[in-house]
Amino acid sequence: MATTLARTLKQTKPFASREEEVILALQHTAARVLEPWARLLKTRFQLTVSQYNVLRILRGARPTRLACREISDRMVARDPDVTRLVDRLADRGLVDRVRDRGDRRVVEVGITDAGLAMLQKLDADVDRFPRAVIGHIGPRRLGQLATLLQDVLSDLGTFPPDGARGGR
Amino acid sequence: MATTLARTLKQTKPFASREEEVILALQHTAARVLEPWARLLKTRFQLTVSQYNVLRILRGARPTRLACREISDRMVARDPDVTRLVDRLADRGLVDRVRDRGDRRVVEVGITDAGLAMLQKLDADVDRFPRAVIGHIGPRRLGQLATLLQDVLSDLGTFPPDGARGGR
DNA sequence: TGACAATAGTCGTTTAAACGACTATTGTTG
DNA sequence: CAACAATAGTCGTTTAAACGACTATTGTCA
Repeated sequence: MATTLARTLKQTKPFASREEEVILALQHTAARVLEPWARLLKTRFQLTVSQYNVLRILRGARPTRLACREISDRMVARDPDVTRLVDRLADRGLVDRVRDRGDRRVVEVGITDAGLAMLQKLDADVDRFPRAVIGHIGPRRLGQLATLLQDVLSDLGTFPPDGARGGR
Repeated sequence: MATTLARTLKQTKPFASREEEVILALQHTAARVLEPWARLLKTRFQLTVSQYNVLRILRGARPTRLACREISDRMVARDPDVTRLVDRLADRGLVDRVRDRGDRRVVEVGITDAGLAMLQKLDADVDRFPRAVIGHIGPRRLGQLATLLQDVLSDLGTFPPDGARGGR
């Protein structure tokens, strides 16, 4: 029944709806899972999760450079100010920027060798971390979870509802 | 299949492991789901999600007051500085604080009538929001998701693995 | 009892996130 | 081509989060 998480949170009342319970659980789980990962990135390389994700995105796009807008589109948590985020990475020499010749409005961002080297040092952890944290539940439920999350993500509703439906 | 989210993220390479895929999906889904909710809280009441959650916690505990530490324990995302968080709520008259007589170290925090009134104005949205955003997937998968998230949460691994306990 | 450790919370300071106004460049159209 | 809209990114400013050192109180035990 719905009371399991409720008890974890020491709430007296159960949830108003199953949907609310799931959203709470989603927040809770994501936060708890991300916590040790954020700590690792911070202690080892003074990186925030967003900064790390941007580096991953840029490595994944190589050798193509990406415009700030393109980076923003691929981020997990949209950042309204990619400029500053990239600024900090550029100050540390992890990425570099070049004005596009064709369209001089856009700035193409690419990961540097220093950035690649830093990511490489993290790759071993990136490999071990997920298994250590959520490996317990086993491959079967892992697969189910992947599918379900995908379902939710691909058909997110809007709020407040504006008549339009489905993912964009 | 593992490539679906990969395509969403426009990554060229698939994930190193199923676990990594799930963690990414978890982040992604939680962020996307929380986005509109955070916006609503901000625009309507200048509240952050953490602040709202604390108010919910305090309402749920009524008529018992909670120590800062107890609040921290029940929060979804642990905040290392509950004092400041409560400060801002107290400045706006949404909560109040009282030194415990028995143990004069602790400060008991309670929600005020103004805080309750604000929560009440949000209750209708709290009720509609979850359904609007993730209602599409239907009760069956909703139940599965609740169970799976609960499983993950109740058996989270540690990272880096701490040789002191359990594993080694 | 007195020294010391543990606990609860506060506060100064650094850092990053959020919001909006702003510049520069390109696209569109009468 | 001039005027205007749309797009890409930058930057100033407000706000909150993160980290650590610090005070005050209570618990422990030789």
